[in-house]
Amino acid sequence: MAPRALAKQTNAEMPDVVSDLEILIGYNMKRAYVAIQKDFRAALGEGGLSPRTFSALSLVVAHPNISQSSLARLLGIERSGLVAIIDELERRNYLTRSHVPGDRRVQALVATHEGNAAYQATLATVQAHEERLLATLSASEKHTLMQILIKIRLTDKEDI
Amino acid sequence: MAPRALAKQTNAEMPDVVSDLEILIGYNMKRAYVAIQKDFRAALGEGGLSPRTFSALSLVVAHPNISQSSLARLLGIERSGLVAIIDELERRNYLTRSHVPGDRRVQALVATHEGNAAYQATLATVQAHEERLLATLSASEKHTLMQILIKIRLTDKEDI
DNA sequence: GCAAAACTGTTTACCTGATTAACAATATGC
DNA sequence: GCATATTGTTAATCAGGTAAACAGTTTTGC
Repeated sequence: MAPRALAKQTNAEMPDVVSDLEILIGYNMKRAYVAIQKDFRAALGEGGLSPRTFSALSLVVAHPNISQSSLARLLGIERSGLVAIIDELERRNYLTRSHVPGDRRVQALVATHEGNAAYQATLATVQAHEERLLATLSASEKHTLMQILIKIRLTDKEDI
Repeated sequence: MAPRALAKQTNAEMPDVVSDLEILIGYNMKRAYVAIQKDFRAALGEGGLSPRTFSALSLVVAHPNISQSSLARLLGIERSGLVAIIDELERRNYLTRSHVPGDRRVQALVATHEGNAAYQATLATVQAHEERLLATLSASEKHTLMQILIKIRLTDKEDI
């Protein structure tokens, strides 16, 4: 009776073994992702870009004149969800929506000079944040991790 | 002139090199996490538990009589955010909030018989989903991935 | 040629998951 | 005893995302 009560107490207060969650990839992936995102935001500070806005800007810089449809597809989100992101980047004067001659539906996205500069600076900050956060990982661990993450992502048939 | 236009076209339409995002752990972690979560939900179906509700149930099963405060701490969320999750589990008759003699503030959470059974069944489904989704990974890759994820999570000093 | 189908960007309404701030009830430290 | 802390809860708010509908504009099928 006493040992049983003690065992319960130990379980509730000192969870050395937490639960089956410990061996589930999904749960641990979420926790790791939340930790990374938190550090990302801390690194970029108050007026900094959010992860998703940074990602969108990165793709616009890499693919000048990309359409919102293509960009949404690359990011894996809906067209409708991208509108607010592009609105913000336009409000910051980081990019422009410009009409393309051949097709009056699409609006080609082009990073401004200011947007390019802000992107390069932000990228440096993001890379520093990752290097700091992942300092305990060896180069080969980082490489393996990246390969695995991409493999997992591509198991989703609807992805790209 | 012509090659330049072609290059732009190629960038916008056939992104073999997507952008710097490709080499950022954070971005790839998010994409992988989204893919896993999507498959998790698909595996559990319409009336199934959400990932976070499943996690909470798992911890209650593993730690009978745990308080909501302790549970929230283990999950890494706020006490206030846990209320709705416990409400749902109570509504499903998967657990009970019971008063503990010594302290009239806390409510000890205990999984019901039905909750335990549902948990075991769900856990089996979740494990099958992970095995299927991660079939392309070797056992050692899975092990390495898990170790790395936990390492990353624990870089957050406020964690646990 | 021209009607039907498809595509683009957008708005609107909604959902999930989470946070912060406040609160009443209760316990604890000294 | 009183100040302080803790527990569970509500309410307001936010971030990020989806789905459905829409007008304007190509593209396709014939």
